[in-house]
Parts: sequence; C-alpha cells; structure tokens
Amino acid sequence: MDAGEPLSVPADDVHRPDHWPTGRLLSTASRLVEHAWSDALERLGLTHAGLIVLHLLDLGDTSQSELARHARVEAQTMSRTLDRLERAGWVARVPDPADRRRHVVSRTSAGAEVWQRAQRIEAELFPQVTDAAALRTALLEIVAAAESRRWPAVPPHRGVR
Amino acid sequence: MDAGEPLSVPADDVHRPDHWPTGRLLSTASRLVEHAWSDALERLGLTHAGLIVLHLLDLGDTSQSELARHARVEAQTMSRTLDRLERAGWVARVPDPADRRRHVVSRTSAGAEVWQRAQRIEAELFPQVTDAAALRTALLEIVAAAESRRWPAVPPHRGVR
DNA sequence: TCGAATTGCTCAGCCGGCTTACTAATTTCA
DNA sequence: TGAAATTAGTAAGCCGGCTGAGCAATTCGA
Repeated sequence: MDAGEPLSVPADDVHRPDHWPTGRLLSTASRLVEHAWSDALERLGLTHAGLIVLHLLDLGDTSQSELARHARVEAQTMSRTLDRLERAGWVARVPDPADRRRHVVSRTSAGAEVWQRAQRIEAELFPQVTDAAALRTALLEIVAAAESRRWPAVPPHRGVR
Repeated sequence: MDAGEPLSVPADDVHRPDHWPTGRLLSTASRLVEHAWSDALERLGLTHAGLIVLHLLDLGDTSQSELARHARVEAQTMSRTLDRLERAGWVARVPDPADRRRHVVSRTSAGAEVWQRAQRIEAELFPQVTDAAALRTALLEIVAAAESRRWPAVPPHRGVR
C-alpha cells in the first residue's frame, strides 16, 4: 500500500483550482453553472436538457434524430429527454404518416408558454466574466475541434438552406 | 398544439454553436472534451472522476469527505467513485481507528502506477485554443463565482497551512 | 454527564450523458 | 423484384452528477 508521499510540488497549492488542468476547470465550471440554473428551471418544471429542446423547436416541428444532431447528443439520450418533456406536457410526439419510422416532435401550447418564461434564464444567470468574448471564442474553438472528430458534419436544419 | 412557427430570427443560424448561450457552449465543450479522453482513460481502466481522485491523493492519505470537498463534489458522489476505484484495486479504504466514522483512503501501489501513466492525458489531449490564458482566467472566475454560493469556503488540506 | 447537534458515510432514486443491441420501416441497387 | 443496407426509434445497463433519508460515531454544551 502506497502512503501517498507528497511529490515535488508546493503541497498547499496543488489542489486549488488555479493549478488544475484546463479540462478539469472546464468541467467543474460547467457543472457549477448548470447547478446555478437548476433552481430557477425546477420552479418552471424544466431541466437544462429540456430547455435546449424547447429552444431548438423554434425552428418548427422536426424529428427526434434531428433534435439530437443539433443538441450534439446521441439519439437515445434525446429519446429519454423527450420522454420527460412529453410526460410534463411540454412537447407532443406524433407518428409521421409520410415516414412511419419518424416521430414529429412539436411544442404544445403549454410548452411554448414555459419556453417564453424560461428563455432568459441561461443568459441572466450566467456569472460575470471579465473577457466574455475571449471565453466564447475559446469555447467555440474547443467545440469545433472536438466535434469534428465525433460527428463528421452537422447538417443544417432540414429544408433550410 | 403549437406548429412552432419560426420566430423573428435568421432561421439558418440560430442553432449553430456561435449563436448558443455561453453556458450551453460551456457544457457542450466540457462534454466533448471529456469524451475525447475517454478512450485513453478506458485503456488504462480509468474514468475522469477516478483520475481526479488519484491526483488528489498526491497530498497523501485522507478521508472521503475531504476528497469530495476538493473535487467539488457531494460526499455521496465521491462514495460511489471510490467504490469503483476500490473495485478496480487502485485505492484502499481502511477504517480510521482514531475516528471510527472515517475511512482513510490511500492509493494502492497499482493505483500509484496507473496514475503515473495517466498523468499527462488531460494536458496532452486538450485541444489547442488561441488564447489559453484567457480561457483559464474566465473559467477560474466562473468557478469562483459559482462555488462561493454553493460552498461557503473550501478549507485547505487537513494539517496543511 | 447525557441529550442534542454535527460529522462521515451509505442507500435509493432521479437526471442526463454514453455504448451496445434490438425492432421496424424505408431506401438502394443488383 | 427482392435482398441488403440504412435510418428512426427504443431498451438495457453503465458512469457520474444530484437530493433526501438514514445510521453510527463523535463532539458540544447546558
């Protein structure tokens, strides 16, 4: 058994955030920020995953797989997120008569209403940072780099462009 | 039922990452980055949560609750992470004779070895960004702002400082 | 000193990622 | 035309966050 003897590092600093690897900072920041929203969202009967779907439905009714692609999430994950939204009454899934494999997802009127009220939560509860533009630029670079390996190309919305 | 008519937004751009709220960018970037590591970690038989614990044990044997505090995670989450690390043989939990509520967690020699091999994964697989310093600064601001509401103060390592 | 409060840990159950594996429907093409 | 390949969706099971609840041990304080 290893006693875990201190390595060649200034011991009282190693485990403070400013010495963490950047990726660890990234995931911790993400988790803390989502947590800060959860109260406000919960009061509306929403979760962050559901909020994203309600936003995506701005573009109109669409299929589950397309929602998954735009949310950068696997189809199975989207399926369960839609289960919960449907259970809450915010979206409806209707079999597509033209393609009986597809389900057409649409916001219900209650869903449109809760989305109206939730719309500003993400922006308003995000903490102040000194250089927000630099943060966005870096995050976009990361998303672009990482997703290019994971999804060859995310196509535009069906019928658009 | 709401047909989801397009709102007053340039339709083909709304759902591209550069128009996302910053928080959504943050969580997506975080998820994609962690995914990029998962192959390398899995080959070693590790997960990201476990890697963090092995790193924290640089400071020597300690209790579960202290590990949780330093990882910014609830005690229950840490408990299950340690279950998996223990099952894999990388840490040992020994009841503390001095305080029989506590379990002293230590790296096994196998755990120290796998940590040696895993140590560079986070740094080496993190994608290149133009202004890495600005990214870190912003993430540190976010963590500080968000965690001050969640945890009043994260105390230093027991016995240090 | 002894009852109350706190602390350390675990369990159960939820959400939301993931992979693997399956069904059903559609499309492709030899 | 008909078999093969692809696509849409779901199910099961894992990881890792979380909350709420509970037990055992320790510490506090009247």
